[in-house]
Amino acid sequence: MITIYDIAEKANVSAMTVSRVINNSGRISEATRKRVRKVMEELNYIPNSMARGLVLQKTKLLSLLITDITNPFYTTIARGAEDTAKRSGYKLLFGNSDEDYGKEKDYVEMILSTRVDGVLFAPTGDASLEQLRQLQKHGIPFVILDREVPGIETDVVLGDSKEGARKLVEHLIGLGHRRIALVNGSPDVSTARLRYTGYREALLLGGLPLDESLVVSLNYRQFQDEASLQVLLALPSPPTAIFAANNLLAVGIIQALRQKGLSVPEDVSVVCFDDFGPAETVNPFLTVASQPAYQFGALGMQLLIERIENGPGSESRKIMLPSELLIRSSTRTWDR
Amino acid sequence: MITIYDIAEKANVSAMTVSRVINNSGRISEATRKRVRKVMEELNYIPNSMARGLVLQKTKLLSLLITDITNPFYTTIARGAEDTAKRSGYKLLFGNSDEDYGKEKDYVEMILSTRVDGVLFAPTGDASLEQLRQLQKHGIPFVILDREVPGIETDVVLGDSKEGARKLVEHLIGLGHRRIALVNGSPDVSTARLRYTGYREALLLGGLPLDESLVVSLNYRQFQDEASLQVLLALPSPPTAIFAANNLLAVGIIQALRQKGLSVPEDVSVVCFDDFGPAETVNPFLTVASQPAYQFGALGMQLLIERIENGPGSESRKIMLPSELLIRSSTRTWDR
DNA sequence: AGAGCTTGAGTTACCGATAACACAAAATTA
DNA sequence: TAATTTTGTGTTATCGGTAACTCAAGCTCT
Repeated sequence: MITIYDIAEKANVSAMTVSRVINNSGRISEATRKRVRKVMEELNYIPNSMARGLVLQKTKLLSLLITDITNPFYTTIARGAEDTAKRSGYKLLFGNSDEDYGKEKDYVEMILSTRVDGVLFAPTGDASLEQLRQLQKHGIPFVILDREVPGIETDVVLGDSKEGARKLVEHLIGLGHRRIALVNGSPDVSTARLRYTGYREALLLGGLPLDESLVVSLNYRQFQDEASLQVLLALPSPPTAIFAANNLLAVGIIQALRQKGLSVPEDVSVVCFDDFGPAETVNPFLTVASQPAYQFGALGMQLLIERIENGPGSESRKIMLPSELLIRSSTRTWDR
Repeated sequence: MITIYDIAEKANVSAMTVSRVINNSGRISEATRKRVRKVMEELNYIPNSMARGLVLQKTKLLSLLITDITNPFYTTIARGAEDTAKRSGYKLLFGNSDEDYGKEKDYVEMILSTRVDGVLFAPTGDASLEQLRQLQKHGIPFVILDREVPGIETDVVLGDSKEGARKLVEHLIGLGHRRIALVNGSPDVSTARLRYTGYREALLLGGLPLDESLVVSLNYRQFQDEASLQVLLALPSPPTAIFAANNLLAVGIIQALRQKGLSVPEDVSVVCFDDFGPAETVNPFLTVASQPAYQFGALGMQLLIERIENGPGSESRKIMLPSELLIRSSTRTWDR
């Protein structure tokens, strides 16, 4: 591996002079600067960021941790975060926790040992508190994305889950549905709690009773639990509409419904949070509350960079972004 | 920041002893081991991977570079690669080149300066050769994914583009289409060339003439260039079917067609390479040649790890995975 | 012309970890 | 019991960079 010492020797200067050329620091005569530059090119020199990070105690590396890399919502966040980081001269490491607390923990350990300058963190749930405390203990700035974690003070970028949920459920009520089920994420996740609240409020406003037997809590990551759907459908008076707390749950639900010979929206209407990627624009089907994912990433990253560059002690900001109701064809009127 | 020296002092041993405890190397009495462990816990110690990497000259870090993080094909690859890396005790850094040669170059520079142990590389095109040479020059093992790069000897995991293209076009011919357009990626990309070859072969086998005015070359990343579609549609005898070389191109094409008041598949049939994510399973629409993306990632990662651990000098392997024709509703018979 | 300042370098120490070597004390062997 | 081996631990040098200090030579100024 080529080091500054190799360059130094070949250019007949000291290592320090090479370092100065690399960093444009100190005073160097134009002649030596040129000479050193030429040798660097010739030898194809690339600085060792470990050595540099070790002495400088910073890396110009940021980390983005998302909970599901196959979910378009999060990949769009990634795009926003990356564009913004790049603009400020930071490189970005992506991490994927797969909604798995264990993987999240592993990833945080890697972050810590890599000594990144900051983390944009989409938590798996309230239990992520421990990870965030860990970051705090080690003095690494972070900004939280998408889900609030009680007990932590820092910048947060959130969607308005309650409002979005209310819009979705009101839409269903407006179509004449009276039995609306909620297939929710885990109550350990703030968005799931708020979506439940929004659901309840909408029912209340619509003069409908809250029937807890219509509410199921699963995991955002995937809908593996067909049994829970079975429970809903086996009810004496089964739901005519289902509000899925996120896009992947909706996918699972629709597939399970079809396996049971029910079709959407003829037999059951389905709505959910978060849009799909390009696929959905081609053949729009699901009625969703779409959140501005790119903005999540871009704003979050901006807050993070400010937080890093202004040093500690800045007060916490909380940004809440609205979601947009996109009515498509997975919902229809119910008048039976 | 807590270092082994802090631990050493508090545990009344030398730094070296702490290092031995961390790495389970050398001989340590059970008593000191326990004492050191306890202090490490108390002080919440996390090893500094930069310092360690500097002396060990390896990082247990691998890098995955994909060309589009919002394309489900690549995120599924990421999932496969990550699962496999994890199983061998490697951490994975994701990078996203956005089909942009400049970003790819930046990313390779970061990789080089981070001194990762290996790279799983989905090239943007033939020009990536320079990047790969760079990796080679610095002795970093890599495996190429999805697209061949002429001039480089290493392991490659590819889809069978020619065969897939032929299946898609044969399907269209079978439906009665005679004027089939190809909206391709850049000829700088191996898959685009092979898909063109497959297209040509299918036409030949089907007894249809090859009309170069029906072939357009764009960029895989996105379909911004509506003018090219305009050219196709303005032909004296416009195409009745379009073969898009990848999923994102297909999305753009369909949107553009609709804006012109044409519907799919009534007026034009559309097929493409690569499936969409979960969204497509809910409301299947596009007829595609689906590639086993998870396998791409998993196999590629496996080859990479073998390559790293067996040292240099192993001969190059080339794995070609078949694609599967999924006939859905974006295609229909043509008998006018 | 001598004092003081600039300029363009070089020296040394250190960041946090580990390899290689060294060595006293304890255990084993002859 | 003396010689040898094993065990447990410490010392020193090093990885590739950079900060802080040093210093000779050339300039500027009175």
